Amino acid sequence: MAQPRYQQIADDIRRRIASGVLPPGAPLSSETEMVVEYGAARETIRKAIATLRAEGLISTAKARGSFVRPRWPIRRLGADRYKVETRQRDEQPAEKATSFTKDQGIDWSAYTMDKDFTEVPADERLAELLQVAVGTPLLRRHFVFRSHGVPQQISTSYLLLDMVGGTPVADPTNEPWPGGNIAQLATLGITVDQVREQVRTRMPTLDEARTLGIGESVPVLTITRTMLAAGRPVEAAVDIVLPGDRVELDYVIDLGSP
Amino acid sequence: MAQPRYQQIADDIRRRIASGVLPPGAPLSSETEMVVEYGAARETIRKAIATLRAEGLISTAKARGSFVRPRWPIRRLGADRYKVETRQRDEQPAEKATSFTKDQGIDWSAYTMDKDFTEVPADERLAELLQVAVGTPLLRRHFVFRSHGVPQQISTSYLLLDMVGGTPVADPTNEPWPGGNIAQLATLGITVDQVREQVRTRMPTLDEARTLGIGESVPVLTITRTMLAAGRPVEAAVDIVLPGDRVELDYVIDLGSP
DNA sequence: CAGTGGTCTAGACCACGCT
DNA sequence: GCGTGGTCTAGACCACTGT
Repeated sequence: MAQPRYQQIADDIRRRIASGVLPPGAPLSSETEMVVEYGAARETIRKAIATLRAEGLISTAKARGSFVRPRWPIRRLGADRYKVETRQRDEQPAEKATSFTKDQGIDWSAYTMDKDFTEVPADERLAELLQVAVGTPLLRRHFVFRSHGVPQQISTSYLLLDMVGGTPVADPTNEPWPGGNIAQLATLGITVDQVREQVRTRMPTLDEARTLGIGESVPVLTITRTMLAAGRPVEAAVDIVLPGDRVELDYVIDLGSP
Repeated sequence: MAQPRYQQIADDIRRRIASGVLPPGAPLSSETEMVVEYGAARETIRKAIATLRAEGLISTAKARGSFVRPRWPIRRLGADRYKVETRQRDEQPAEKATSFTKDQGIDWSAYTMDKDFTEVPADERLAELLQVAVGTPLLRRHFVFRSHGVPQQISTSYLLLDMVGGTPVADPTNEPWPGGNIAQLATLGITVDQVREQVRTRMPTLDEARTLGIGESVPVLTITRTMLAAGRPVEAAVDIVLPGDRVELDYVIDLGSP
């Protein structure tokens, strides 16, 4: 036994998916059919299927069957997406909006959001990110971005209540706001000049998987984002959650000796 | 059956790991022991164990037993890791090396690598990244970086053979090279002034999971990196694979209006 | 109601590590 | 040689989906 039987079977199915014999969305043979096709016990077949599911190649549905997982087009979040936000404010009509939307050839009007604005005190982590005392009142804004009904991003953003309380920024009905956070802060006279992003990956929670419309075996990218104005943190987004099968983050690092 | 038996068993073991009853490195009961302890069939026990292994909580060793996996600290790959590489070349002793290593408080001497240097013609993707014709001869360098024996990174880097053929850079015995790629290219008179990173996430292949020592359901971060000198691509790394449970990527985006 | 994937059992043989 | 985890089999019952 050079290779376990279940891996040979998984390899065979993987090959047929890669070659297009089994296109996205196509049903696999049922387990009982595979028992005959491969001449193996059902549990052996199931182990092969489990391998492929863990890789995210297929999904299984109770009482319905196993299917090749559809592949989504990649959405690129460009390194310049924030720069465009600032430039657009001065030079371009608002409808053109940010590269966040431009990348997909759509504008903000195609976006729908779930919004949830609340006031919360800063916990330890937020206090450190925003460089304020624990307990400082914050405006917590929770968003689910959708484009043409397809969920694209979950994010939870925090702003200093001192800074935005009573302003249009704190009014949920103004969302979605063309130009995003940076444009919003600009209306308050705050010029964001630096954005820091800390990128990690993990498996989604059950809720996140449902909200983003991804399988439980599709990882997510998470970003902790801090916006700085004159070296001072003015906004923190602790858990921007992006579906890992549809997103690519694009960064450019300039090394010109300063 | 509110919850499957194997999940109850997995939960029980998970709880004992979380609470410290089973500390990192501790052996679990053997499967045959668990059959008695939990009063379940061995395959049911094995499914519980498989769940925990996939989560990266435990590791199993043939003929030795199952053990609680030690947890590794998060390694931060800073936004300035490339800048440090260039600065270090001029101002610091080579032993201090890059922030890639500095972040962990270790130096290059703690690194061991698997190296594999070959010559390959550019395929379509590489040709586009490096802006050369398809078929252009490239030097392909495959690395597995380890720090104190712990796998940290798999990468495959491509350089123009025209540029590096016959130089010390093309000699595997010179690896690991303090200061990394940028220092290497500097010795050839090439000054890298821009680095582009495209970040994605996906599930690891079985091979990658084994090489990186992560569970099969621990996602990986992948980076496609391009190094540019005077606007021209000089190096491309198509698939830098990082273990998602112990890496954070840190980027800073400057918005100073140019 | 027939067919599906999900769970579970009680066996079996194997390669491998330890002592 | 004994105990370990890895693989595999041939059954069984269940909850659920589709028609």
